[in-house]
Amino acid sequence: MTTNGLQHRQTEIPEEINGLRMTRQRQEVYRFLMGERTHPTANEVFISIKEALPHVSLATVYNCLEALVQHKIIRQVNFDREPSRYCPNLDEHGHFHDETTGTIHDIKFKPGINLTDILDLPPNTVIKDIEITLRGQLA
Amino acid sequence: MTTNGLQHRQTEIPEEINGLRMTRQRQEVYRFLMGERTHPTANEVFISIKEALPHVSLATVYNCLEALVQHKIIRQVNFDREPSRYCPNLDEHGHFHDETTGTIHDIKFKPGINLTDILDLPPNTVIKDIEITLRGQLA
DNA sequence: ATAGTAATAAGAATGATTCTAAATTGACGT
DNA sequence: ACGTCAATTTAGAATCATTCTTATTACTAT
Repeated sequence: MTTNGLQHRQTEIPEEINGLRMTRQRQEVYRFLMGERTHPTANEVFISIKEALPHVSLATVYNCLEALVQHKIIRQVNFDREPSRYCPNLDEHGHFHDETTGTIHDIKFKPGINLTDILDLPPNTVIKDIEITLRGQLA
Repeated sequence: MTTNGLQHRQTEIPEEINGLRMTRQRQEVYRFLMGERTHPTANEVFISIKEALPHVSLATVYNCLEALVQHKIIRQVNFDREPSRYCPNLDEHGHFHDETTGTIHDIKFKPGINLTDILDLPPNTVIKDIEITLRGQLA
């Protein structure tokens, strides 16, 4: 007895975000990332959304993640050359990689801090993206 | 007419740095990085030192780079998931990746700035390493 | 010199990601 | 509803930086 053609699941996701059409696959990828704050890898996303979409392929997960990143709906986070991780937090922030547990924590900047203020940039530099990653341990 | 068993080339490199025995291969890798400020990849190092060591293998270049990084003689720099690059500048600094030319510039911090001062870190955090990477264009 | 350890070489293996080609889906005008 | 065209998805192959394996070579200390 659905009242419309859309199946309504846990979270409603609009048909379009930032100009990107939210297909069923993109919705599942995005929904999972919104609920998971652990910065999952593409493979972890894949395994998880297979519950809802048993026929989804890993290539599609990569496609979806790339589309979501390109449209600034999520962020891609890289630690050294480990598999990329994905993050739905769009606020400007860094990432702390706790070596003992392997967990990743979002790191906010203290209020009033502007990253470009403290960097000695060459003149006429247009910054498109900043990434700050920290590695260490939570003693 | 060598006065000792060591061949003396362009730059003298000590037999040991930070507890790492500087083999011929490690010397060549290190010497090249010291002269090149372009943040070369392992493959670029490989191609270049082949002039001095025609029989060197790529695996050895990787081994040398890893040893040098581990002993804090050079730094490894990663941009997204591109091939790792290597940097002999040990001062705390970030990297700016100019998208138009593909070049990488070291970015110093303005004097008196302490990175951990501006980050809202969880209590009892021991930071082992910080990496700051910027992407954009030199207009 | 000899033994033991570390480093190197060559090539195979790994693994995250991207590519390719075919099939499916969706949007839109009729 | 129907057809058309573009976008998306799928499955599997391909890519490519890096790591691993094994044999050989080079050092170090006895």
